[in-house]
Amino acid sequence: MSDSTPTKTQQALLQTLTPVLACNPGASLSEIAKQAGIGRATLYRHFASRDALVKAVAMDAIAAFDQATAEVKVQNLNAGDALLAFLQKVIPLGDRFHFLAIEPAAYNDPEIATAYARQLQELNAFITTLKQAGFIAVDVPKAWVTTAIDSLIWSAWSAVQAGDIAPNDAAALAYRTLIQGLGPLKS
Amino acid sequence: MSDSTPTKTQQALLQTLTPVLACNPGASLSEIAKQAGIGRATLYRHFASRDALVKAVAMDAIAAFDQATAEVKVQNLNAGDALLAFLQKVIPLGDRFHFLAIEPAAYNDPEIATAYARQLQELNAFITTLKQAGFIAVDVPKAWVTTAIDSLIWSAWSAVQAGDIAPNDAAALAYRTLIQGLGPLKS
DNA sequence: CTCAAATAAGACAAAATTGTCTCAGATATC
DNA sequence: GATATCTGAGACAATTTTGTCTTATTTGAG
Repeated sequence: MSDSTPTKTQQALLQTLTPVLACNPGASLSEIAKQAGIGRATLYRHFASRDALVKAVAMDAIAAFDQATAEVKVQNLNAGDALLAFLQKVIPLGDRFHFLAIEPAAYNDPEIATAYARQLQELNAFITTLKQAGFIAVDVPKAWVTTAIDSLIWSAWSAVQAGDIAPNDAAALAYRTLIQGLGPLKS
Repeated sequence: MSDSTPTKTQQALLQTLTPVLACNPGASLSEIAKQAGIGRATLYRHFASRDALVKAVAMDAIAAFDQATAEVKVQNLNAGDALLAFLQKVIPLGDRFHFLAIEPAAYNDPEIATAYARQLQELNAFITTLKQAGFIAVDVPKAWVTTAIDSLIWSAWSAVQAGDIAPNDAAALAYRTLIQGLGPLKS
């Protein structure tokens, strides 16, 4: 078990801290603590440094993504249903993945970069399954499918957060955009 | 004419500085200057402060977007062709709009917020046109179309930048995802 | 109610960054 | 070649942020 496994208190803190950091990654620790409603000293009690906090938030995002993926896998759904179920689970985590993408301290960390690359590889394998099952056209570059999924997750999260679309509609809209948009061409 | 109209030298500097800032918005001015290949003193000679630089980059992004929009409009294309032409022009600017979205110093500035809201309104009007012309289904919330366009522009830019897709394919893939994905449902 | 554990405000030092200024060198113009 | 203008390195001061520590207060468990 890695020493980076968060304690129960760290876990609880991450719940509050993640949205604050995701919303304004450049904020000072004073500002972050204030918006999270805790003391700066408490931050230092549980996280050795700002970098340690950023890494914990990033690793937590990765764990949440893995959890969501595992929960979909055990359902043994067909590829299309699996995509919809996957979107339903990861869209509420949309801000965390965006944070992973834009925070240099996160994507430059070797442990996080390795985990992120693994997740990307798993997503690529899943896209292969979607193509083989005919949900995604074979002529669409896999790189495009990957980046479209990532960005539509962020879109959906943002729109829900802004109150522009209902939480229940988010996954369906993203699913429709992807499957209908990148499915086999129809004449 | 606003006093924020950039000088010729500022314009040239923005060309170099924009990608650097967009790539790492939290970098120090020392780091930014170094990566842009200029001196920190030169930055201060042309921009009064870090905030002034950030605002100049943001206003430049807005001007570039307005320019792209104007160039599409004069072509008097039908709604579908206009969307494709628009994507072709704005995808190369993808990092700038992303910067606008994630940089608090940018979106908290009233002048930039006003300009951005105007652009969003224009995009909304364009989406209405797309719906009326049957390119986008009327049942799709306008908010979803807007956010999908924004995020797919960023996706396309990222994928081109990473060398994952060819620059020529980017707009077509984004167009296909949007129009086929959000067009009227087919049975 | 008592006591142990946790928290947070604030003080402090160190480090990092911003902003100002000078001046030698580079560049552009005539 | 001379001169004006621009640039960038570096020094310096001010400000901000990080990280450490102490202590009073709060919270939670028994």
